[in-house]
Amino acid sequence: MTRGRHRHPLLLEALQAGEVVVEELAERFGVSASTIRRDLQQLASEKTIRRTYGGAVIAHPLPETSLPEREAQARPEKAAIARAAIGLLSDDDILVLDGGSTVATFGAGLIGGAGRPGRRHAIITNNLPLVGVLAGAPGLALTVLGGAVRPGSMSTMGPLAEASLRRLTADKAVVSGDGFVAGRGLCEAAIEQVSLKSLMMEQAAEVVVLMDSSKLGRATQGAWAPLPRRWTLVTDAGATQAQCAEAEEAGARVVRAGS
Amino acid sequence: MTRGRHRHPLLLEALQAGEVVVEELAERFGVSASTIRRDLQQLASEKTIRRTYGGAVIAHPLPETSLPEREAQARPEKAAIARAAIGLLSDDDILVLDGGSTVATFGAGLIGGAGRPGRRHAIITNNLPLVGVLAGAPGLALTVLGGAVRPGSMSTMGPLAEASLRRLTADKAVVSGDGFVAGRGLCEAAIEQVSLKSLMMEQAAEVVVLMDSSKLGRATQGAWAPLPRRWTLVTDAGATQAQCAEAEEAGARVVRAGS
DNA sequence: CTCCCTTTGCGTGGATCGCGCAATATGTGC
DNA sequence: GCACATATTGCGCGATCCACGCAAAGGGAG
Repeated sequence: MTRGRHRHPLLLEALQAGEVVVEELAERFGVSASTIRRDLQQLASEKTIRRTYGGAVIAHPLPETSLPEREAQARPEKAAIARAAIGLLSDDDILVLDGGSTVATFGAGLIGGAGRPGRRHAIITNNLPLVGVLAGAPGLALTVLGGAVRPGSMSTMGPLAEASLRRLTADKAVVSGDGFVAGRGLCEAAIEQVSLKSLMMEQAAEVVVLMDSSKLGRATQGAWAPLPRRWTLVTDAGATQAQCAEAEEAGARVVRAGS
Repeated sequence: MTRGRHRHPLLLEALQAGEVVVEELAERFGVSASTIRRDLQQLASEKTIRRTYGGAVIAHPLPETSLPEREAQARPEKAAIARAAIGLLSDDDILVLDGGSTVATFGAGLIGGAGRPGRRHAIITNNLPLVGVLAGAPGLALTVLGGAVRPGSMSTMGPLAEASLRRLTADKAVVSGDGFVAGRGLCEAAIEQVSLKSLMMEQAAEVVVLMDSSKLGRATQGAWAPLPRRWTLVTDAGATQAQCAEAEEAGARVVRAGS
């Protein structure tokens, strides 16, 4: 049995999933409902959680894990990855850009013909925050993929997005993912994301995957997007030799940013 | 005594301040605790609020600036027009929303089931600033029309947007324009805008035009979008009798906000 | 005016909460 | 090892709150 305050962190972990009821918690931790109630009472007094009738929820539901927050979070690695990926581009490339903050950081680096002036990229993306950044930038023709808005990631997806994308092709697809495993590909939370991401890779002549080293070799989600025979992985200097070897085995040309 | 659902918006207003208890609400509205409980039960089933022991709190604490702030920020005429237009909606309407700041003000007013909770609007729009405002709002299903981004107005248009829209229909189209002249319709700067706007009106069962009185009877641009046989004009109290008569002559039902 | 629907208030049964008390487990000093 | 102080836990009790059913009052349509 978990005793005393040692139970509080576990309690919070259980609360992350959403609302939980007292009885369920009591059974899971092998204690009485009174004890759970006392724990919740204390956490509620600290404004950590909020009691409901028969249960409790997180008081501050990780305030939207907002995109600015995410960008500030792993900024150095992502910025290095973005810079390295921009170096892979050719002039006048037509690019299709995936959702996610890593790709958004990359896209923001394209402003002002970054690196070499005279570039005239065409951008096709479902990355809504990126649209606000790139709109009106000189030398960039911006096309948005329509569809249903997924609030958490601020990207579009669904049949409408795929139907639009089928009418377009690109020189390079720049995508990210929640994880990567050789033989499976990229993993995502939802099948809709995978479907659109796969189509992006199909419609582009080359595929560039931006992924920091913490995600390599990890299967954090259950929906998988297979990778093409040849692709390019841009990751950070923290990638281990084994991680790079796994990617190369899966057909990747590996670029380690900042190394 | 405030009767029926007319109490829900006031209830939400009271909830904005934080947590409130049932007894307090019952006393404030002059009804029994049972009635308050029923109201809260309904709002909770719509995920608008969350019940606590003896009270309730807002479920999604408006991550953006609050609605009154936005309305105060917008020009008074636009805010009044937006409020009046929201009053024209039915529950569960599917809405297609045009670009432009007037329509964006209207759209922002839909947050939190403004007016009457329980609404479950589906929103189809090419209005990119509005997407950032509405994303994740409870009770709203958001679909973006893809296409080329027009930086000046932050809206999408072009063949991709029209092809997407052809697959969708709506109960009401809410559009704006740079000007209006009876017999011609709405005028815009570019033919691409007109093309998409016309399609929006064709795909919707009803057409609502939001336009402040300064634009009525003025031909400021050269591209024209014809209006359907019957439509609704929502304008501000500054509209003259002649302006309203011109609109009615063109088949409009005229709503003057704030009059 | 009548009929029908909605909304409201109240009572009842069930569930939850908070608190006090006693028993047990944990930690500490000698 | 032993005794004592403290913390944690389980249980019972009264009080509060919630959900449901029922009857009455208010509005709208024909």
